Formats: sequence, structure tokens, C-alpha cells
Amino acid sequence: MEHSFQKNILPKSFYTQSVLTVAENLLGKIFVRKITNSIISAKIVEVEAYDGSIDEAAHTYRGKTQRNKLMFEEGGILYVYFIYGNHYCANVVTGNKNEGKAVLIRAAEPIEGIDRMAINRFGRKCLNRKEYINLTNGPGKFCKSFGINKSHGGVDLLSENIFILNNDKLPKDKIIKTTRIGITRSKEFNWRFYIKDNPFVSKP
DNA sequence: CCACGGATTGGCT
DNA sequence: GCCAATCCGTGGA
Repeated sequence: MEHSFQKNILPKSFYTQSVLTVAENLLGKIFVRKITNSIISAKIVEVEAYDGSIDEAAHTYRGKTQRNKLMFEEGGILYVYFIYGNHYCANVVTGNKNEGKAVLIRAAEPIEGIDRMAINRFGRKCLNRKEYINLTNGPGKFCKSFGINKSHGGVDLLSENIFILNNDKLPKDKIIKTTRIGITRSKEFNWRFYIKDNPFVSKP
């Protein structure tokens, strides 16, 4: 089974595509984190693209800084940032080195390790469906359930313990493309993608 | 050096 | 629906 995993891990060439292509194609893929003796995995159901070359909402819009430098690396690693004094958000870096483009993982549907996610998020197992939905229906919540923090910035997505598995391509009519959430600038870009009718999407 | 605001969340009206 | 919490990075009021 170690082997079937290996075959399905998204290759470097997936991540070096354009940020919008990666964003749309990440929908339905399986984000996996292996922790000692356990696996946490979830299907990606909502993402947003950020492109520092034309996008004022991107952290990379004003050039390279200490904080955003990982987002300027070649595609295929994580860029994790801390926001509002409380939350981490995980991004998949895309494209070539020095482009400053990434895809924010906004929501996912738990598959494996649900009790472990609940411990990470609430300190105990889920008590009801509301809590189950609340595990991963937002970018900060996803990171909390997966135990992702600043220390995971720069992690290679082709590594042993964190990677994304391929999955069947979603039919076009299941993909909704709309404006991004929570930003004040460059609001007009339709760079948010989510899976239609999926209960884990953060907002309709 | 320091003031300001943020790719969010959760609790309260 | 509205708003406070909370703190770090950024840029210059």
C-alpha cells in the first residue's frame, strides 16, 4: 500500500503549472499528512489562487520579504502564514522560482484520521455533525486539524510525510469559480474555486 | 521605531 | 449579521 500511494503522489510537474491551473486541478485531490503511527487525509474542496505579478491581495505583490520568501520558490512546497494573531493558513506554491504565486487551501473534506483531526482542533473527538463539518471548513480550521503551523513552511510536497494524492478529475459542472473571500484589494478576480454542493465549503 | 491592518474564527445580538 | 480577539509583518500616517 506504500506503493500505491507512491504512484499517486502528484509530481513536481503538477505544481510548476500556472497558478490558476493548479488551483482548479487541486479540487478533489487528497491532502495527506503522516504522523507517527497515523495518517490524516482530506479531499480538497475549496481553494483560492494568489498571483503577486498582478494581484494586490497576494502577499508577494510588493516583492520579496522575509515573511513571503517561500512563496517565491519553485512550485511544490508549502507556504504557511500566521494571520489575525490566531490562525495559520496553508498555501501550495506554484510555478517557477521567483514568480510569487500560490494556492490557498481554504477547505477540505476529512477522509482518514478524523478522531486525530478532532483532537488537534477541539482537544477531543467530535460530538456531532456540526463539529465534524467544522473540522476543516475554513483555511485556519484546515491547518488546525492537520496540525500545520509555521514550522511546515517550505515543506516539500513530494516528501515522506506531507504530500497530495492524485484523484479522478472532477466534471466541469461540479466546479464553481467565483471571487475570493476576506480580501479588500483585487476583489474582482474570479480566482476562488470550490466543489459544488460540498458541505465542507466555507461559504456559498 | 511604532501604528496599522490582515488570504479568520467564534460568540453574541 | 456584526464585531472583538490577538499578534506579527510591513511600511511610513
